[in-house]
Amino acid sequence: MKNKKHELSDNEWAILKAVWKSEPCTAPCIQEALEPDKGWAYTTVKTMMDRMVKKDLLFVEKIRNLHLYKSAITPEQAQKKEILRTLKRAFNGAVTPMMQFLIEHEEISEEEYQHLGELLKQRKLQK
Amino acid sequence: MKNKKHELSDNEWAILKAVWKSEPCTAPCIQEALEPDKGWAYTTVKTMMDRMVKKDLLFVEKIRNLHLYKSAITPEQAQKKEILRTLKRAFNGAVTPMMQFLIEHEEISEEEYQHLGELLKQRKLQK
DNA sequence: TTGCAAGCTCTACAACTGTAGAGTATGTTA
DNA sequence: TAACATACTCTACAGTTGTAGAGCTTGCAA
Repeated sequence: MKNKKHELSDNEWAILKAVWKSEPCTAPCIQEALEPDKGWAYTTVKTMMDRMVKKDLLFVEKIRNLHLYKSAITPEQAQKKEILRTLKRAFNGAVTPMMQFLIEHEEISEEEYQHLGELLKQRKLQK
Repeated sequence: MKNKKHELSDNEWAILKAVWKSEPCTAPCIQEALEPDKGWAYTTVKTMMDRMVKKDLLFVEKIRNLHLYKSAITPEQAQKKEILRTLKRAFNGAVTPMMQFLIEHEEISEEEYQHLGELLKQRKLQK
């Protein structure tokens, strides 16, 4: 099962976030970290993590009788994946309309506008 | 089954897009419209559309022996939903980092930068 | 009135996802 | 060495999604 088009589910995001925070890590450790938020049983977490290994979202390495997990994608890659999906699905792949939607529909503070304006300017200069 | 947290799948997006284009419409009409792109059998489309009715994504109205479908959400609502999901999952709900990611990672032409700059300026003035 | 086309209903099945119990292996400690 | 804690494996089951066949209904044309 290749990394390809598998989209991350909410739960997979949750697990990846926890893994990024403390990799390399074990399933019990992730279970513990997510316990307050999710209340998942150990086997639930383990099952999901093993499935994520099959999907090339995590790596495992067996050390003695321990399974050590690491992420197989970076937060940036995951973010990119997520953004591309939204871009493609909801905006037919067009960046500007998506940005426009964000600008028009989301709450953005004055300083943030400032900041974004700066960013745009910088990028324009780099061209 | 309430409209609530059901996330739209790729196929649901495809159907919604087709419905928006020609609503009110019948299942055969949607099937035909998507045929070149998807190649789905009539029953496939019908099944999906009926499931979407259950999820409050579409409405049906029976006229004689015809089922007329209409969308139950607007493109804007669907876009918003999709954006919020990405925002929440991948950026912990923070708009600016998401915008920043878009600015930094996606190809944006000079004119588009110009346009976005204008938009930001306008919004700032409205504050 | 008979048969066809168009549209609908029912049913099914496999893959994936969420969730986890029961049981097994192993390293540690009394 | 017996008991215990820790971590792992196997199995399962229900719900959702993707996909569609087989067969039924009905209006219309011959």
